[in-house]
Parts: sequence; structure tokens; C-alpha cells
Amino acid sequence: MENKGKYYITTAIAYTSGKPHIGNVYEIVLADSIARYKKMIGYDVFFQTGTDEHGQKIEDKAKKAGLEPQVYVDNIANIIKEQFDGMNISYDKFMRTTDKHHELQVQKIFKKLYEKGDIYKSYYQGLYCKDCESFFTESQLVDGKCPDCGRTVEAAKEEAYFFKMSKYADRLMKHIENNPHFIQPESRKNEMVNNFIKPGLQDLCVSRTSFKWGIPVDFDPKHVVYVWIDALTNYITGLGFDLGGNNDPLFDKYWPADIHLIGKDILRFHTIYWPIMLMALDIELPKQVFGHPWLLVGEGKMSKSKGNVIYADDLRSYFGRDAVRYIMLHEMPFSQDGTVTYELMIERINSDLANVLGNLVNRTIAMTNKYFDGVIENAKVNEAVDDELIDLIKATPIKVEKKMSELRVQDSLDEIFTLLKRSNKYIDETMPWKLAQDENQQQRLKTVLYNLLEAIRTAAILLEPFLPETAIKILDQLNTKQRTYDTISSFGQLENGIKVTDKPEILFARLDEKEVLSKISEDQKPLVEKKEDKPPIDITDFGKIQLKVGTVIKSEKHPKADKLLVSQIDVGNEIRQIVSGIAAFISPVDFVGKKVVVVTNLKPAMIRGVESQGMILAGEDKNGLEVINITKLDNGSEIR
RNA sequence: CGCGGGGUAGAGCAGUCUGGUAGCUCGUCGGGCUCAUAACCCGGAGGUCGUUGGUUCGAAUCCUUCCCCCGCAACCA
Repeated sequence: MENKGKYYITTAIAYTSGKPHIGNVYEIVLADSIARYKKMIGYDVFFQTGTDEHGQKIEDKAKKAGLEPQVYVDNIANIIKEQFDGMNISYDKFMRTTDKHHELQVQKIFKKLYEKGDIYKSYYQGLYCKDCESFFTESQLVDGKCPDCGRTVEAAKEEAYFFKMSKYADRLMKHIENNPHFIQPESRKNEMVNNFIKPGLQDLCVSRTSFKWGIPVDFDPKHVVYVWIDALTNYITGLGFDLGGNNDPLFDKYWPADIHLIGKDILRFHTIYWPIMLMALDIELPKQVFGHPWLLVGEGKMSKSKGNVIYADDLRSYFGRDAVRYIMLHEMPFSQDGTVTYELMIERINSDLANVLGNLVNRTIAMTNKYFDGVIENAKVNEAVDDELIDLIKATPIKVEKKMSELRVQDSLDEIFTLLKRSNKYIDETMPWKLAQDENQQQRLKTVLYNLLEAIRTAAILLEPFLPETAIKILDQLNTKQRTYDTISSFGQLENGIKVTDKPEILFARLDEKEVLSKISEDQKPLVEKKEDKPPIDITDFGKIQLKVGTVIKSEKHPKADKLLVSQIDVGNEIRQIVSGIAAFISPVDFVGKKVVVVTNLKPAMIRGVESQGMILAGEDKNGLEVINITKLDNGSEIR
């Protein structure tokens, strides 16, 4: 195998705040398939993934759990690793940002940039969002809340270090222009340039004093390094980068990265901050940053409150490891989020893996056993009908290579399955069972089976990066030693005279949709309804709440919010204006005239610019919302 | 006027950048075959490509009007 050179691929490192769901694991599987493929075709691959373990959020979570941050992070890192290992991920390095070498290098880098003048000390006066670990200016806020997550921000003034981003903006812009493949997919490139670079880069605040769980700035230890500076650096420290010039040979060999594979949401950090950091350090930039779309399962985005969070290990227990890998890789479109449902997963497994792939292997091996005691031989009695199949066997590796060079994993799988489908068709065209009945056709029959087995061997080798276990199972069933990528560069390298297995194992059993779905819904049930009962109160607590009957005399949509209705309610002695989040369930027209229960002694509040003087009682379940309705009582009657 | 994505056959999607007979998978209907995991192979039905107007010899594709859906955000006193 010719050596095509080195290939360094990374994924984003996983944040150690909890067990990663299927969307997080998808990225790693995608990277794994690319890494395995590159390795197979002759690249010297280094594949790095890992965990991002610092930050206030983690400090808080650890405290809540009553653990030291390091202990907490060790636990989660193990869980993450288990999830990855469970998917058969072939990473070369699992990098953790609490690694000593990493921490030391981050400190050195920070210091060097400070000495160089790219980082300077100043004060940050602004509003801080704990969850996003970001500062915002007044003008950036949306209704006084964090524009990223919507949570409350706190006024904060802290001594802080800043990175002069703007100094490198022109160079970055040039780099992006001169390297059209630097940001992929292309549409994201415009987003970055138009939204961030062109309006002018702000200096980035790169230290924090509000919490401790981070890498301390060694010359000013009350500061810790901003988590993104810390996290991004993993791509070089994982290879043994040393600022003192004492690099591990791995770094000299593999850097710059050929590709950083990341989620589309963190593209900004990888295409702006990270390149600028590297420029400031005089280190080469990565060749490409690829922002992949999301894999969504079922209705909408996963969230714990919806009870639709799916973990890779659960899916594996239903479908098996390679089937889950197949679904992830095949159902993900190239540049758009992909939605996967359980029904779709079952359909794909049945039709592609069981029917097309599994059944083809099974029937071909069965015939080889039945007609020739399992012995393979290319008798070379060819007919015109063979040409198309043989041509496709030869062409498929090339087609896959082209698709994979564009990272089109899904299309690559389709190419392989096209070969498998063509093979099924070939069986119908040649009708081996007819040949078997004719003594004079034995050599022809051998040839037909050989062609089929060669198609299967080719497909199996090409499938290895995507379905590693299945590929090996197939090659084992053929009993072939010809397993490397070289051996499919020309047709006919499957050995003559070897014997296929006499008891072929089913590769993928067909799934019964109803059975699987009912099993899944059983497992998921306990996740959904679980609301804790509130602690008991006594009658005086309840007595603090004043409830009155009121009639809706006017109601209209809130001018600035989709889900809100603004209603005027006659509660007997006065008219109250109340804003309530019921617009999705009740139209203003229907609402007028209804008698409802109003909490009249709630403190008024401004909601999206409109004052609300109370609250209308309503209940909600999974089917919708219902306002409590009174039929007879007069306005102003008290409810107790 | 918050940001973004989308509306193509019953379902899920490709095709839109670079205009030229509307395609794939599943399902459905009919046929074939029996080596195989009720599988495989062949054929059919099914679409005014969300709407309006325009550019063009020609529009799913380019420009324009409007409508609808879905994320994110907001918000549920």
C-alpha cells in the first residue's frame, strides 16, 4: 500500500457536564468513519477526541453533587469514554483538558501572548451570563437577558485579560479568501465573514476571576483562562506541542490538522478565535474546519423535559452497534439537519442491512455450499451478462474514494449498496439454480458464484470504515485472507480453492416494527411523567392567595410575543389587564365572555413590555391547555 | 419587521448554485423466481414541484408577491 501521507482529524471535545446524547456521539462516529477510511486507503492517520473539563458550569455541578470538580469530571469523562468505546470508535488519543501537560502549555501560551502584547490587562464592565460564560454589553441583551440562552445576566466588573483579535482580522480574512475550503460547508463561511469579521472583531475577554475551576494564569493566579482558549488548545497539546520548542515528534509529524470536525454551532470559535490564536503563536493553521449539521431524533430537538432524549447505548440495545452506526451515517444529510424516527431506523435496518446486504451474503454462501461444498473457484467461463457486474465491482472503490474525498459519507454508503443491489439482480439474471441442474453448466455456475463472492468481498472491504464488525464477519464467512484495500484494486483477487463457512450466521435479523416500538415505548415511559409533589403547606399559606371570578371582556394577541394573550378581565370591582401564555391554545375571540378564575393579589409584572396584573388559572397536560371555567358565580366572587 | 431552515407522488428525501423530458428509497398494485432472512428481480399507478406575477424559446431551478410549517430565541405571573 502506498503511503499517502499523514492525516490528522479531530472532533470537538465533549463538555463534561453530563452523559452525552446521540447527537454528541454522532459526531464521533462520523469522524471515526472518516478516520478509518483514510487509514484504509493509505493515510497515516491520527484521530483525536476527548473531553473539555473546565468552567463555571462544571464547578457548579460538582458542588451540587457534593464532589470535588476533579472527581466529578473523572466520572463524566469515563461515561463519555464508555459511550464512545461502545460505538467502536478508533481514536488514537482521548484528550482531557485536565491533563497536566495541557494545563502547563495553556499557561505558557497565555504568558507568551501577554508578553508579546497580544493579551493585555484591563477591566471588564458588563453583564455576565453564567451559563454561557460570556460577557455582554447592554445593547447585546435581549429584553435584559442573555441573547444566547435567555437566562438572567448579572452586572459584573472584573479585572480581566483581553486578546487583541482585531490585530489579526485582516490576516484571517485573507486566509479565508485564499483558502476556499477552509470553512465547510461553504454557506457557513459567509455567515462567519458577514456576521463577525466584516463588522469588526471585538477584543475577546480571555480570563475569568468569578470562579476557580479552570487553568490559573500563572503570573496572576486569581485569574483562570477562558474555557475556549483552554479547550481549543487541546488540538495541539494532544499531540505533545511544547511552546519551549521541545515538541513531541507526534506534533511535528501531524500538525497542522487536516480537519477539525465540529458541530455547526461552534464554528465561530474554530474559524475565528482559534486561527487567530495560532497566528499569534506563529503556528500553522488547520487546513479545514467542517461544521456538520445536527442529527435529530423524533419530534423536535432532544430535551430532558420532553422525555425524548436518546442515548447511544439505548439504541445499541435495540438495534446493535453497526446498525446504529449505519443509521447515523446514512440518515445524516450533508448540510442540513437530519431527523430520524424509530420507524425510519427500523425501515432502514430491514431494507438495507437485512434484505439487501444480509440476505445477499446469506444466499450466496448457501449456494456455494449447496452446489460445491463451499469451495470457491473462478472457472472463468464468462458471459456478456457478467461485464456490468464486474465493471461495477471495479468502479465502486473509485466512486467511494471520490465521495469520501468530499466527506460525503452518506453517498459513499449508497455507492456500496448500489453494488450490493446490482449483485442481487445478477442472481436473477444468471439463475444459478437452473445452472445447477445442468451437468454441462458446472463451470459456468462456479464462475457466477465467484463473481458474486468477489462483489461481496469488495463491498465488505469498503464497508469496514462504516460497519467495522460486519465487514469482518462477512470476510470471515468467506474465509478469505484478501482483506486489504489493495486487494480490490483489480477484479479476481479472491483466492481459488478456499472454502466458505458451512454455517453462515445471519448478519442482521429482520426487525418486527410493532415489537420493537412497543419495547421502546415501555422503556421510555418512566422517563416522561415524573413531577415531584410539593411539600405540604398549611391553611394560612393557602390563605395568602386571593382568587376571584372574572369575566373576559376583551382579549388580543400580545403585539410582541407569539404565545401570549393580553386580556381585560372584569373581576367585580375593577378591570384587570392580564398577560397569559395561552395564545397557542385559545383564540382571543373564543376567550371573550368566558368566566375564569383570577389570582388578584399577585404583584404586577411587565411581560414583554406589557403590564400584567394577575394570573388566570389553567392546567396543562400533553394534550394541551385548559383554562378553568366558571359557569354561574358572579364576577368578584371569591374562590376558596 | 429577532435569527435560521423548509414547503417536489401516501411517507421520507435528492434535484435549485451552473434553467433544457421530474428522480431516489419506503409503501402500494400487478407479474416473475424459489438459492435466500415472507427475501430477491421486473413492471404499473401516483406529482398543476406551496401561492402570485415576471424574465426566457424554455422555470422545481432566476427575480417578485403572499401563505404555511419547523428549529433557535422570546415567553407561560
